[in-house]
Amino acid sequence: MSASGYFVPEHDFFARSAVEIAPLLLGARLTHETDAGTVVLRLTEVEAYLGNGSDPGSHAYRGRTRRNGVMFDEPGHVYVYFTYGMHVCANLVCSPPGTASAVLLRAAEVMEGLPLAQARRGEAPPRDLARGPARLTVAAGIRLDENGSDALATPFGLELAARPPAGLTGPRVGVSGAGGGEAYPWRFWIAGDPAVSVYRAATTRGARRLRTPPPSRG
DNA sequence: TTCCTGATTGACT
DNA sequence: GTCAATCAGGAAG
Repeated sequence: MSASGYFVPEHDFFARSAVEIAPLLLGARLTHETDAGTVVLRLTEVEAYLGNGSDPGSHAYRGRTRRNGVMFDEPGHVYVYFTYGMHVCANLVCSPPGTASAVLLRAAEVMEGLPLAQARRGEAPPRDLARGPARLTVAAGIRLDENGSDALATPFGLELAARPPAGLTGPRVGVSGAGGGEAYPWRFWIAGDPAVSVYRAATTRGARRLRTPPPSRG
């Protein structure tokens, strides 16, 4: 442990439940390096997703696919996925190989590399640049083709807070169906931190579609 | 093969 | 508050 109050974990650190690890990631420093420069984020909000078919909200619930394969591999690696046709989100893989649990990085504050993050995301205060899982990957410059990378090796880097800040828990954001709601209170965020995303309940396209009635012939 | 949904965001009313 | 954008995965036929 360094005098700065941060320490670099071993891969073994991640070989346990995502629910156990998620709160320990609050306040951690995540580094990502590209040709354009380096951005350092301070994690303010995460969500845990479990494997072994125990979590209906998890991508791994129905077993291994081409997309979620990294979740089933080595803990301490990065699972990056593409969603909604345009967004990229990043997770840290947890638990022993074959378990497929992970922690979604939902929000962070930009600590270093502010000009670079602003070049990617537009002018905004550091607290807003990475507030949201897809915003976070854009601000840090994390790309889909980095899926499966080691979170503890270049171009990534991770330093955990020796004393993680006080966190709160609640239902996961945007998770519909059985995996959502109070039954799975696996969202963790830093109490009172402005760089935490806004809670939105899950929405379904079907509900929207019903709002557009077919043309009447009356 | 077709159709629907989704661990989201930003623009618009 | 409401809704479109846009594509991969998964269920159903």
